[in-house]
Amino acid sequence: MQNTFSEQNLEMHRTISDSLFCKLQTAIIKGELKAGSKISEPELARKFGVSRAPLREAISRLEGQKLVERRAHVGARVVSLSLKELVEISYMREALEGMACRLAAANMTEEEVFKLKYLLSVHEKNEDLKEGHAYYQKEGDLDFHYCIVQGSHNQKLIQLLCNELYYLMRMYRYQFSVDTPRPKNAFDEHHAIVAAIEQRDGALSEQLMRKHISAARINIEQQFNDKC
Amino acid sequence: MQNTFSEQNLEMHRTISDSLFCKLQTAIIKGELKAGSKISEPELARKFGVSRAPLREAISRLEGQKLVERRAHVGARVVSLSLKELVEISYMREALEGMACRLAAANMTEEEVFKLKYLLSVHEKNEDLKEGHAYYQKEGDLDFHYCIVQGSHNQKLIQLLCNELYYLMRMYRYQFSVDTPRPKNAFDEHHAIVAAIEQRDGALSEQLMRKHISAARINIEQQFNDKC
DNA sequence: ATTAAATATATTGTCGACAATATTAAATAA
DNA sequence: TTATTTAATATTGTCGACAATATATTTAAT
Repeated sequence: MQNTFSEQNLEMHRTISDSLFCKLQTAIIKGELKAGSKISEPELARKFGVSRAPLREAISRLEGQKLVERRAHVGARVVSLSLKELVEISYMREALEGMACRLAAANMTEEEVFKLKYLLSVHEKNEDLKEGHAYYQKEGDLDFHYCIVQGSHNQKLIQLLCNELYYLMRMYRYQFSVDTPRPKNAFDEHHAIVAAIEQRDGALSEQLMRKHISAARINIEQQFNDKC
Repeated sequence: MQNTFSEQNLEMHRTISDSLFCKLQTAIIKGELKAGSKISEPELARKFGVSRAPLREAISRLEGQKLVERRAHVGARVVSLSLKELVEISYMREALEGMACRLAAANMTEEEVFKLKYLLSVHEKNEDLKEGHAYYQKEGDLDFHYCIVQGSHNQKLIQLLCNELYYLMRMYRYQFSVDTPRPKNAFDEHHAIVAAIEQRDGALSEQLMRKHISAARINIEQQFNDKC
């Protein structure tokens, strides 16, 4: 156990370049490095007390992940999502998470289904107690979706949804300080989805999940129309 | 026109790091750098006549794109897909390309639909002439799918499908020298899909595309079962 | 002769310095 | 004063050298 822990820690931040990559990625996702802001190499190198070589490698890696954009001889900037791009991503998410839900209905273990139901009940209690506390709602919603995606047992799907798309949507929310208005009947929808998974009805669970996500997108698109 | 061309060229290969990134990416996708093979920094630096700094940045960028894997103090290797991963990606593709097809039915211009139909007819002629010429078939199939994905007008979807998933599947085919056996009635399926798009029936076109792709996956999964 | 330890070699990771380019500030002209 | 050109400054891109780590080879021990 100890061994595993220390190994993980070592493998997590072995080289300076690796460590910088993790720190910068987290900073971007959390919004500490704001969308569209310049990434100054001398400044960051000084701040972290390292030379520019590993820093530039970390930035290159972020560039490969499309979290930063670089212009030759000008510098790197944190990516900045437009509303249009958020809508585009939402379509991708609808397709992918619908599929994840279908696979979850087929592949989730009984324990995983149980855990999902438990999660839902906890969130419902929180809802009763702290009504209107948007933070818990949002986190709860995220937990729910995470749990289902994990249940697909499809590593590639999990990777893309949980480590790329969710990050991007989170960045966007921070960028525009817009908390997505949650559909009032989100809990009902969640219950219906879980019921379909429990019955191992893949087609239905996919359909319900897609409707759930496209409903959220329609909210976004309305904002889009309002602002343009 | 000339201006656009030169600008593109300049922006395409401005810095050494950028140029190396493009060259290595192409080499990996084409299989010139074989899946799983080691990427030796001294060797490549000598081969391209550059220092290791920009080379390492290019490799870091490829790492961010998940085309190479790095182990600290050991080195970088070209990723190597397992059959299982190929199947996982196929599920993603089914979901994404199904969605792309639905969007294409909604968003394709008349010209784009015309072009798609033309493409199909050309491929049919080639089929008649050069029967059994697997290369043309495969390329033709790819053209068809590209064309529809483009028709979705969803840039994020286009990026992911055309610049990431297709590359991975191509790498896999090369890695195992397996040309995916094409379903005999692929042309019929293609025709049905185009017909649905032409009638702007998004739901049907999505359904047909998904069936088309899942049929291919079943072939793969059979190979998987045979080999294990 | 085979395994283990110690050494030697090669590769990776990081640094500081310099060259090339872009940005900013100053100087000149209108 | 404003616009344009020129000089100064700062940032990015690349290099060669060195330190840290891993791999290969040799030596020693059983």
